[in-house]
Amino acid sequence: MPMNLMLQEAIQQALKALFKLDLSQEAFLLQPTRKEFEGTHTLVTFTLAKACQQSPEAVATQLGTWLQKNTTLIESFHTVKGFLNLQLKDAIWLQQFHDIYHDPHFGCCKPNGQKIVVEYSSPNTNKPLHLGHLRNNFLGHAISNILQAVGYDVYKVNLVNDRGIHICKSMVAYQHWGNGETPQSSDLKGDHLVGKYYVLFDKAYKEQVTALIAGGTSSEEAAQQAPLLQEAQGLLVRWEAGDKSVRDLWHTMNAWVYAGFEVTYQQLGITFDKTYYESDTYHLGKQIVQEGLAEGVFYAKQDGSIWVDLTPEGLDNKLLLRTNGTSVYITQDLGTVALRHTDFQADKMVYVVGNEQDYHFKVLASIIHRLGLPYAAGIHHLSYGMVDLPSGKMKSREGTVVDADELIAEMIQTAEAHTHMLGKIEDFSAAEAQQLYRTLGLGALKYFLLRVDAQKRLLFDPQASIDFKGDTGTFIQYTYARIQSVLHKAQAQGLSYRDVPLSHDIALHPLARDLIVLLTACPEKLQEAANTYAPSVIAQYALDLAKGYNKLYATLPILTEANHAQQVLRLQLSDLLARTLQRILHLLGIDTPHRM
RNA sequence: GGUCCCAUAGCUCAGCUGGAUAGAGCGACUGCCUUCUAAGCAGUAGGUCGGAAGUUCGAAUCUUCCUGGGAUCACCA
Repeated sequence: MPMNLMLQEAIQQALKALFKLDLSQEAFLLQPTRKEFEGTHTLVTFTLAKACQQSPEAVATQLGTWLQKNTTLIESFHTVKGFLNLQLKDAIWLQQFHDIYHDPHFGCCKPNGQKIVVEYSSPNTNKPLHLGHLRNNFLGHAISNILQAVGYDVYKVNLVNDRGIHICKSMVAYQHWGNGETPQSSDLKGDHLVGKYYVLFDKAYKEQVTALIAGGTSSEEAAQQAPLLQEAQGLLVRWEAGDKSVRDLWHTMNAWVYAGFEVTYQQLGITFDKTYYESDTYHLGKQIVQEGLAEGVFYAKQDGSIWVDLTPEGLDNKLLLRTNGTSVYITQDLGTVALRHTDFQADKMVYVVGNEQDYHFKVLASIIHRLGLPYAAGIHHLSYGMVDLPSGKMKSREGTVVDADELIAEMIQTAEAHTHMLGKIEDFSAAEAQQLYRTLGLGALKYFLLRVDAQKRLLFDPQASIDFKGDTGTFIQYTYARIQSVLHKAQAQGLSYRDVPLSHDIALHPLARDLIVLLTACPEKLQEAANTYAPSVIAQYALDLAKGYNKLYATLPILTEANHAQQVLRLQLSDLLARTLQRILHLLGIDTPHRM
């Protein structure tokens, strides 16, 4: 049984025995003891003082005395004002450790029978992935793994935005200046090639607008009348009409982009169970809108457009169907959510989408709720903040975006340079070394983007992200590699520890106890991360584990420890810590190197 | 203008449903490799938790107002 639960039950009994109070476990607060005080658990008795009709100190002292006398848990206790600091018996902690050490499923929950669909990535097909997409992909991948770890049946889906005016712009530019260029002929990744034409379009378009304005046209009119934009719009109309030549070019260019994306996804270790294409789903949702109209949930204006009035929810009136009967963004989302529900019969649907769409998802949730659809309660928007650069916001038009492929390559190169400098892996084969650089470079990048609370904006400092010391993924990986080294040497020396029974009457060093306390928190951390959709909780936890271990490692001998029981304990601690680190880093999509 | 999000050390971030003297990392300074990987450990310096009220025995945390930053309110997606 987890320690917290054991203590809570004991405290409940104590309260009943001493004060005839029958309190639920939520009624009192059990928190970790601050470092400067002795003990691991602290009961805050201010809240109990009134009900017990005694001072907080008196309550604490009496509870402490009772617990020590009537349970086998307590070694000693200290009362400081309204805080009861409990020092538990080492034997109890050793028993706890023994239990989790031998539990192969520690921290993993049994399947809870619930299905959950996580949508993430969702790129446009007119340009390559950038830093912002990386945050999205890492978050989506990590939260999927975390949800799976706590028992959900998780399906990862991608919704590719493969149609619309943006891809038409790249197509127009390609028609004008492409000269039959292909990814092969130019030796350019497909997504970058298409992105190149998008940039070309934008540049030429701006020139046209400027020229029009110089000729006396107003800036709004110029923006609309520029021939290139007219062309792109014309292409969109022909695309929607199914014009063969337009569709062919569209297919060709999108295929280039997908091949490019695939390379990047593979680099990142990102996968999906299903990919949706907006060209297949953009017309969906109309029927739902019509049904809502028939039911009187929505209303039609004179011009034939259909709206919903969300002012009672504190939102605005929202257009659902254009005058010409075509879908808007929200119509499509109403359709795709319904499609997903029939595809997966999921209990929950999570959308990993930037916080610039907070309003959109509020509207979507409200509408689904109004319609009384069965999946109304299960929708969650995992909203995340923009990624800023030291120079400010990323702007694709100003060329200040950080390209994902370039960044990945840079991280790997830096890892390589740093590894060479340290010279610890001279005996590695070229392939092994290359693998290590990838593990380190990507680990640093993923950790850097995942450690921050998703909701907050994130400042991406290229220098800091490439740094390999301190609060970094590398630090955690290093801890793992260190442990592997210790365990290998133990094995080489013929030290067995895995199945050696742990003596329960050895004195526990505070650093070892701290580690055990940390390790036992693993299930709660996973649960918290899942409940709050927060991979950062896991990132933070991994860091705490690594720090705790490094302290112990620097202070206590392991392989040269004379006391056999202590040595076995430290080896087992090292072993479980490495396994736990590996497992939770894996949830974040971060690999663990055996050596570095 | 309405709505939503954010504000903690010079910088980047933790701080759980209110609890003890607000914590890490980077940067700065000082120690520690003849013993398990120094990508490490230990220590010093650095704070009016944006501001003001309120609730409370107790507020970085909850409420209100204000300031600053960001997003959004398209017959764009």
